[in-house]
Amino acid sequence: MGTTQLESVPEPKYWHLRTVLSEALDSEFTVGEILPNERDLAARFGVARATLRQALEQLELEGRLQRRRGVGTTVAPPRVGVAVGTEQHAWPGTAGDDWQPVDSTLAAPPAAVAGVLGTDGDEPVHTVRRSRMTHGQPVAAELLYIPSSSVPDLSAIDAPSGAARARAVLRELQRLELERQENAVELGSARADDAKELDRLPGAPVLVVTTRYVAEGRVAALSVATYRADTCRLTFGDSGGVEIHHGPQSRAS
Amino acid sequence: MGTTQLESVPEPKYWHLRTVLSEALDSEFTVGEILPNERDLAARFGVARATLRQALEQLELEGRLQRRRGVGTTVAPPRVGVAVGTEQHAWPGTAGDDWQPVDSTLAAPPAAVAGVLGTDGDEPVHTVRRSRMTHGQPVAAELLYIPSSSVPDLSAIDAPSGAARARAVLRELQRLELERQENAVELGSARADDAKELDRLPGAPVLVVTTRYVAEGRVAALSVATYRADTCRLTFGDSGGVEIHHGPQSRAS
DNA sequence: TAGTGGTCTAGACCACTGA
DNA sequence: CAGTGGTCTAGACCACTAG
Repeated sequence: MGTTQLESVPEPKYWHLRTVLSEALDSEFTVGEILPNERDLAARFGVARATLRQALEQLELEGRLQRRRGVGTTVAPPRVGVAVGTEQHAWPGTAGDDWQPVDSTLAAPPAAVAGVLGTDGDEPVHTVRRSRMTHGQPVAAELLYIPSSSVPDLSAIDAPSGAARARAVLRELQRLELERQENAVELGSARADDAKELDRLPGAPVLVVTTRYVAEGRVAALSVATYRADTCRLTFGDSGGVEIHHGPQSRAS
Repeated sequence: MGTTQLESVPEPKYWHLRTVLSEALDSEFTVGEILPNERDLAARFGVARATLRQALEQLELEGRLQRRRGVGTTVAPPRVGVAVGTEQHAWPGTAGDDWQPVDSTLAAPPAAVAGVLGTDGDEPVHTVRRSRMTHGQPVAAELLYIPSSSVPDLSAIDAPSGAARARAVLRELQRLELERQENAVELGSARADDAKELDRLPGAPVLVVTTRYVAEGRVAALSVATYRADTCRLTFGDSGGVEIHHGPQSRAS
């Protein structure tokens, strides 16, 4: 990466910088390589550190870079494809999924959740926390809301809380016959608890996947899963393919 | 919104500010209402404008605020749900979709696209530009790549380019029998051309939906659609529901 | 303890909008 | 034109990591 000068164009400096760095990443860096620190980079490009950081933030948002406080900035590997909404007619907790139950409680849900579930706002529902791992890295944190009416025979559980209780709730859920599931994806920022579980700072960009599990004509469970937006590509439907990765821009032509 | 003091907590100021503003939005503002300008807000909370802006950026990312240069900051309406990957076995351009053909050319695609299509990097493919409108607002910009082999009878077209040509390409595509489509969603930032079409600044966060259309055992078309992440909630599968909107936090309990 | 990225400040000027 | 958000600077200090 040379000490290229920034021309005076009507384009913002940070945006031009992003492009220059992006091309440098394609041609002169390999995955996992450590970039020079922000102060050096800023000096090399003749901009303030804040401006340089704006460019790095863009590239991090695009999944090209990974930054860790106290460590440095490294070139990120291509995003990992994670299947969402496959296993079309299977409940969460089905054998073979890569979700891991963490905890479970019985408490009144947020008002918005109660609205979707069609329960009274004060009525407690089972809340199961799960986390999803891929290649040893945490990629998603989930909150599953299950009204008591969906798991009527749960009264005789032995575990009062914790992962064991979570597994018990999921096991009970399987007894219902799932009709269909409805998914929605939107951009969000990680709340403190999710951020901790995803090994990110609060406010990190996440893809929020909301899933309504419908059984017996009503919403039997509601899942709100937050995926790390920097490292994940969510795949829907059939196979898990569609590998559009960055690379030298249109070498063709 | 009072002139609440920020306590000295180990929490970043901008994050705390985000929370305070978020709650104020829930309780004291209505959709479309204009917030005080950034300099006033910063003064009111006793922080630098840059810090206040960090908080506003978070809220904009979450779809709570809308900011326009020269105008001001307004309270954003709830995100609009847009169906993606429905019409399970239908080609793009099917009657009734809300996509609008803009242009079409025949040119060599980016290397990554050629890789997915399985064409030679130098082989030109049909590139159709479309834009999607909802409620009079642009929500997505799309580039559709269609190898000539998918539309073999297109030689005798009358329109050399433009929307008419785009429609002709899409019409020809319908003759193939679609087997399935594969979708992937990831976070990206709008390139200059997409940003213009989406009425946003370059670098704005977008949800990139990549769709592989499979027919006759091979990829017959590839779509790369960028949706405005601030205003859109993408829905997959069956109905277009799942309305989890913000609101006064857990009034329940 | 030295070095990293993360936060924060107090300015300045620019680009755009609408009256 | 005045007022808005967008960009940029040159500093400072903090939180975290690793040797």
